[in-house]
Amino acid sequence: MNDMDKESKGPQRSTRQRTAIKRALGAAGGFRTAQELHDELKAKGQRVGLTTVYRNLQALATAGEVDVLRTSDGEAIYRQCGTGGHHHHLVCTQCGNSVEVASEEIEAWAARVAKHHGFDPVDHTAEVFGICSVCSD
Amino acid sequence: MNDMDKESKGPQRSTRQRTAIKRALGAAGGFRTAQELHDELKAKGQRVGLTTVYRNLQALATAGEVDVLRTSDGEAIYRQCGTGGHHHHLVCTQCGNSVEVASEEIEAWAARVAKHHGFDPVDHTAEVFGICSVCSD
DNA sequence: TTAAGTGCAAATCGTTTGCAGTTCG
DNA sequence: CGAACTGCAAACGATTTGCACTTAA
Repeated sequence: MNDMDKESKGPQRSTRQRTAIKRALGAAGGFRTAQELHDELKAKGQRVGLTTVYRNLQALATAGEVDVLRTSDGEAIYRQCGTGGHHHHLVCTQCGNSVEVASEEIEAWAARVAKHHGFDPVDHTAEVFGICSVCSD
Repeated sequence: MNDMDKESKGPQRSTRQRTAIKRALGAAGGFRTAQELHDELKAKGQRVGLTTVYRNLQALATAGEVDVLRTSDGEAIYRQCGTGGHHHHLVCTQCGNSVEVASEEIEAWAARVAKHHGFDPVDHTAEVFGICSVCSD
């Protein structure tokens, strides 16, 4: 098995469904579950199978075009991100809206903590959850 | 700090099963899924239903006696933690072993980021994954 | 005694897969 | 045409729940 490729597994064809999914996720501007996205597409009159939504989201994530997070109850949530590089998020737990946050601070902290305990750092997570100003009104 | 409100939902009786689960998780010294714990108990000759493992792990988590994280594929992993307060983790992705890490730095960062974007901070995650010295040899 | 706790089997629920039909290039 | 892609239905795997039975206090 050779799945070491990170950014080289993107989709290869352009289809109506994939376009719709990417557009919908982009328009969302925040994190969405596959099912939410599927519902939003349906509401817009776009006919896309739930399976296809899952498959494309996965493919896009593998290709590095979208970010994937896990809610506290294990559901996968996806977001189309602007910056290709590594970053973290500030997510509204109410509406899913989010802000990308870059932080040297966190990277340094992760590296330092790992090194200090003799770990070979591989990865780290750091997300902030809260209620955005729109939702708290 | 007042985390007494969160620790008030603990179990009320002492049972053979609960004791076994707590002991096994304590002996593990790192993160374990409910199923792994169930297997380890079985291997030790302890008779505990998988359902019971799930229920107790959940109860202990609610009571604040164990920490819960999610693996990248959505599985819940549990760990018995020494410090009752809030903290983060450095986890070996190979053996599940982990170190508790307290960090004012992260708390401050989370609060600052949230405030800066007009969010009412609710929670945050920050875990570092890597390979521990034992596993990297 | 009696409510909390347990365990099995069945039910959920998000997600994945088999497979036949469709479509991009 | 042929490999990708799609979608439905069935399969999956982790977790939860209904319910009758145990057991701690």
